[in-house]
Amino acid sequence: MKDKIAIPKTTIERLPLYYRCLSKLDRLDVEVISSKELGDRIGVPSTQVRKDLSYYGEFGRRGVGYEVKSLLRQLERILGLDSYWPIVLIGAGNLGRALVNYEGFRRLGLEIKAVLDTDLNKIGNRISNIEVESFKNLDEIVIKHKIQMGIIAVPAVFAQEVADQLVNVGVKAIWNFAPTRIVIPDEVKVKNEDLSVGIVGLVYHLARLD
Amino acid sequence: MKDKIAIPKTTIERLPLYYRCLSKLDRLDVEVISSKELGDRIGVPSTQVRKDLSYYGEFGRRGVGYEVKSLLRQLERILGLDSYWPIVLIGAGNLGRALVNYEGFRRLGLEIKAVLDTDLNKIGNRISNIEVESFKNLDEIVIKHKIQMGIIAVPAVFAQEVADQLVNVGVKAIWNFAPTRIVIPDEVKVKNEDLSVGIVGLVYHLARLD
DNA sequence: TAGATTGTTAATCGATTAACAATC
DNA sequence: TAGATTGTTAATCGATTAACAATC
Repeated sequence: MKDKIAIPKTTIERLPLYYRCLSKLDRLDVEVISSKELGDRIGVPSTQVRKDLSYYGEFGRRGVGYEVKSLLRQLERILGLDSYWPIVLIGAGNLGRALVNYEGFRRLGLEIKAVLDTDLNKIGNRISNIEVESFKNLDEIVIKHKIQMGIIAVPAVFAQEVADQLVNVGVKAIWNFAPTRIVIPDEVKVKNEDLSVGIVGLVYHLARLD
Repeated sequence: MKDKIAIPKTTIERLPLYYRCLSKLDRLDVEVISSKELGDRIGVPSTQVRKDLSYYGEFGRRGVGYEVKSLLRQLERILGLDSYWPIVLIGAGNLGRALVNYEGFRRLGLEIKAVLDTDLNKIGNRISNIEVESFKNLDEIVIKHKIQMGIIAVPAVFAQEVADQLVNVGVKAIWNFAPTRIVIPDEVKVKNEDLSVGIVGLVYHLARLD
């Protein structure tokens, strides 16, 4: 096991892919898998799989491969999915509703505990089994549920204001879906999930097809 | 202007960020901007801005900077946003509805022309001003609107089947929101927008906070 | 002219991959 | 043992950044 050597960002980004693939293999009762097979399913070479995992320990058996259940547990620990991370979502619009019901989250053991909005027409509505509450109650809700992660799903113009408030009440990680850059202290982690960036990449490709 | 040298993937991913930033500057009537100022707003060094743009031409004036309107037009052309790219969306669930109404698209001049689903309860419903049609009509809809791009917003188990059909009818770019890898011929471009990957990165960070 | 800023080269940095000894 | 596959080193590849001549 290596230590003190910086782990490449790209490695960290691949870990959830390994995790998801192994979950699926486990559900199919596959017991052992080689770095070659695992890599093929994800679209990376076997050396990359081995190198990525080697940053965290030695999880395989030479001449054999990786035991699916055991590697899955290791990745769960590495990714932090063995702990409980309640989430607050700001914005009860279409996107907010979609995220509450997103199948990918439950699979990871992640749960949106509260949905907040400023729109009086939305407060009190139910999304799935969660009642939309007033954004004014952010502080007490974050304390009550011991929340450290917030999702911003509001129009771009409000995103910075919401981000500031989240930081104020002590949230440590923000997932921002508004198509705008938010400015945040360094100690808070932000992931900008900007959907327009993705589609522009596809258009770029289409525009160059012939 | 360079030619024949491969343009880094990372450069292409930054182009939409420049585009968006310049749109905003233009709306604010800013006329000229330096690579330094532009970079600061996006969070990259000025050298990176200049290098990225240099792959496509010489757009600035030494000692002065970049003329916002002119650079914006150049980027529009480079990204292919000066053409018309009608889109078909498969899946009229929460996520599909969110995408139809996503503010980022219209800004880019992109438009979802048709929404399809297999669920009889959803066919005939309206999302914004689009009527949900049967997935069985995919072929004729793609031909009618000359569609080259498809968005998959269905549950993971159906994603591959939908992708196959999209390829069959001649779609050339696919944006996949289902949390699963889809297998597609090389000549069709796929962008996997896997939301679980993003949130796992944040959890990874939270789990290492202290 | 003096100050500012581009476009580009070359150096640096970081990530991927080939190769192979270790070992099941 | 022979065959398979890991974990790791070293080589390669690709992206970022520092430095600076060109020039507005």
